[in-house]
Amino acid sequence: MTLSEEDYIKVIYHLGKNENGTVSTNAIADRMETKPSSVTDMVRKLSEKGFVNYKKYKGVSLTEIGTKTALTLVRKHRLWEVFLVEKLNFPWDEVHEVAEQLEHIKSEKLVDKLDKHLDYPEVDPHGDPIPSKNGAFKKSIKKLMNEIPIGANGVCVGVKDSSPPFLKFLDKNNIALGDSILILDKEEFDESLHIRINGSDIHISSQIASNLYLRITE
Amino acid sequence: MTLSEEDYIKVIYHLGKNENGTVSTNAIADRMETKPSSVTDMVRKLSEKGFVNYKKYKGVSLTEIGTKTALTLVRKHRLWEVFLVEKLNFPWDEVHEVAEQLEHIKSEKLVDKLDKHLDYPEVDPHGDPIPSKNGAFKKSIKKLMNEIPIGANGVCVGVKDSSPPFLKFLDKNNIALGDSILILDKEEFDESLHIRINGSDIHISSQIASNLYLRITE
DNA sequence: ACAAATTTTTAGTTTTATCTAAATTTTTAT
DNA sequence: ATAAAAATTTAGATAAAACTAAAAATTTGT
Repeated sequence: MTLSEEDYIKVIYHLGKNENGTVSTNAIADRMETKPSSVTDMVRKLSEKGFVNYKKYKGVSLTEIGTKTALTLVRKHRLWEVFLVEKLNFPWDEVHEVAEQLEHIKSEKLVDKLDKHLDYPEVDPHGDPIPSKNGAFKKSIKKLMNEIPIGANGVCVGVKDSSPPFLKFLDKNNIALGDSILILDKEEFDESLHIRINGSDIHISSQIASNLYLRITE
Repeated sequence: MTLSEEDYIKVIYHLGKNENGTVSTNAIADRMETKPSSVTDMVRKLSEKGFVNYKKYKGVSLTEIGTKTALTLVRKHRLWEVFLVEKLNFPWDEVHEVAEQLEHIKSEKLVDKLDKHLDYPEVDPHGDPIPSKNGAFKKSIKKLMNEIPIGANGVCVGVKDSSPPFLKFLDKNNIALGDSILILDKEEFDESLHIRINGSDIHISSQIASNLYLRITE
């Protein structure tokens, strides 16, 4: 199997965003199911082309242009996922593989028109944010939550990235993101969560609750 | 540039459908902007894999499975072109290059769902027919025209494949395929065509007329 | 701080695609 | 029918990607 520069850039992006942005040769090799020596070769090439910063034995990180390239790929991937689910009625859990191919189609105009066709979505079907054309993400959920004014006993609930089970749960209960959610019984949080959404009470299992961000006034 | 098996199969299909189906090494090389010796190598490979019949010095033709593969590619290409024009509002003359990439996406389910989403179109934006899933074309325009009953002085007009200028002309004059067209002055056919469409008279230049199929009662 | 373990790079090999140039086969023209 | 021209294949060269095994650098544990 022959891996493309874009495949490498994407992996470096995804591995790098957890830490300080520097990724090891072996980590890349493991993720891509290739050999470290092959990674060294490719990383040299990417460095010569200006996509990564590379110092021997010291790992790789994306340059500004490398990051831009990665974000464009993420944007394309997630827009295509929205298309597959919303327009073609694919199930959520089947879109990744196809989007993995579609993201490599080269046409800026196509992406712009797709974005418009989908009415400029901000998240993909898994709840992950879609970077804007210039590579900016919407503020993260955590940041947004911190900006919402909540009262003395207030609670703010957000949904973590990549939580299909919880999104399915919301869907089933006719709850859309942005609805006001009030936690009634904070005490029982370990087992289940008793909350009031849109005026009706619902119990949430702790497993699903683990997919939530909570911000509670001190 | 590294050419794929699919690229070769497509070219053999398109070159072969004019003649008896057998295509020469040089014709392929010319079309693909590669060298005849490279074609020989690839054709051997395709032959081993069962996509083509190949006898040294005697040219290549597609096997049944090769033809099926080619038709699937044509189907995908044309469906994507419909999508680009009808859903994303691309201009007709810009879709080919993008469809050339999209046709290589591998997912049978995607093609089925795209077909449904587009409401099972029978022609692409250039008027070329879209093969069905099992590889069958609708009857050709010529065949259809021969089945239409026309009177003593009747004329039947069809649009040839790949004639964007004429389609643009039709569009501009609010003429849809299937409208009845009556040729008034057959005599002047060499320079321009004087026809009556939907009750109003129109002159067609001979250049545009060259994109028409005509069937005139003897 | 240092030896052992781990990680990463280097050197050289293999595989694959494509090319050039020469050899072979087929076609064309008289 | 045969010589010349054209088309096609073969043989060998080049380039790129990925591998194996050995060498070098870094990190870890005491």
